[in-house]
Amino acid sequence: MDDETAPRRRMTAAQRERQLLRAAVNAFARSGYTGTTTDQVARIAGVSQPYVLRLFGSKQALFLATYQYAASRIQDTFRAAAATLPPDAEVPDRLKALGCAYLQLAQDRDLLLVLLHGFMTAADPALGPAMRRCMIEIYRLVRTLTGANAEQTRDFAARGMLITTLVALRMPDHLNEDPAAAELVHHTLQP
Amino acid sequence: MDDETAPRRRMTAAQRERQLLRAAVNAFARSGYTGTTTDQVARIAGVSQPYVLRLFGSKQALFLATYQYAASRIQDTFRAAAATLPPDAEVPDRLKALGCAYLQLAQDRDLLLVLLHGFMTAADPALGPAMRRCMIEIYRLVRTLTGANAEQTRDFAARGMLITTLVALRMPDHLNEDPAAAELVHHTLQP
DNA sequence: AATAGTAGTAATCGGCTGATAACCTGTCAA
DNA sequence: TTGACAGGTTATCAGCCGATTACTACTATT
Repeated sequence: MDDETAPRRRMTAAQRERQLLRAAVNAFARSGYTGTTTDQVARIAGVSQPYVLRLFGSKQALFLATYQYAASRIQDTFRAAAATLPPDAEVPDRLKALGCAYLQLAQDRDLLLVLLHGFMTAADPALGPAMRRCMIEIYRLVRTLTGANAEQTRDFAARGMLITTLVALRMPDHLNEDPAAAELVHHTLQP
Repeated sequence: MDDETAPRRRMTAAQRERQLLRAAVNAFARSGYTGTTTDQVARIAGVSQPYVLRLFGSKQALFLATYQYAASRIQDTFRAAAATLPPDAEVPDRLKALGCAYLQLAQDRDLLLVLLHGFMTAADPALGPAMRRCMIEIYRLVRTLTGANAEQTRDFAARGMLITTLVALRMPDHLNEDPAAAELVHHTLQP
């Protein structure tokens, strides 16, 4: 699973960092914070393990950067979806547009899972505040972009967390295991 | 955080297993599967690390047993809540009763977090099927106990996942950090 | 009292993992 | 061409962690 396009060339540090962030999203999404090694991230990007630590300082800092990268991409997606709407669109239509955008994100799987894995580290005092801040930031962004009230936004967030959970469970890939699974997935990953 | 009441006595294997499961719920809830060591679990219960492995076979088997123990306790809670209702209770009232029961579970924090940490391991082929089966089992139980249709049960599950997420984020303990946090928590951890 | 089985520990180990240090190498300005 | 800096690597380590082995100690039956 090599991310590189050109055959192993030198890059600027900034380019390499972005490439490593993409690699880290993939790795952390699969195995979480403690379950992922810096060497796994390095191999995906095609660099040596010590270089990853040199660029980011520590595994914790790498995870934090990865998490914030993922959060930014999700926020960008919401903003882009809101931008396609006419200025006089109603709240329900706005919520629906953002919901569809989130469902498309769910097909990548990695971005959402990095976020959720981040949430699971909130017991760590060094990570918790950043995780909470991010969740709240997204909540506020949705409210701002849609004009929804607290209840509507809460329901939107709830649906979002269920989608994320089903993605984490790989439920869409195992619909045949149980009819109830197909039912739940069908009613959740739809308009 | 010692679980033992009597001053270090011998127990039957069955007693010790139950005690270790409670200890494991606490440990895994905090740090997840890969982030928790078998030694941490052993220390909480006041036994040696090799003994934990002898009783459960492997760390993976311990986690699986812990996960299923937590899932059973959650199912028991739902069943108990449904049992308090009059036989002719309406679907919305039934859903509300189960929702309140889940909110009370959320005060323990550990049971819900073990479940969520379990979901995050679903990428592992050895664990994924069990995790999916459990989620579906709870979904089906809620539907059976309440008589709700697919949409209602989906909304119940969605709300449940948001509650679980906020608990994972330790959001109720940090309401002062942001007014939006207080707003979201208030609207989510209420009737 | 002997014996047998069950509860539990001490000692140890191989492999992994994050981190550090020291060194190499491509590129570009003067 | 010669620096000199930025982009990398190799080598290495200390500590941890799951697992195994071999041993000890309590308890109950006969």
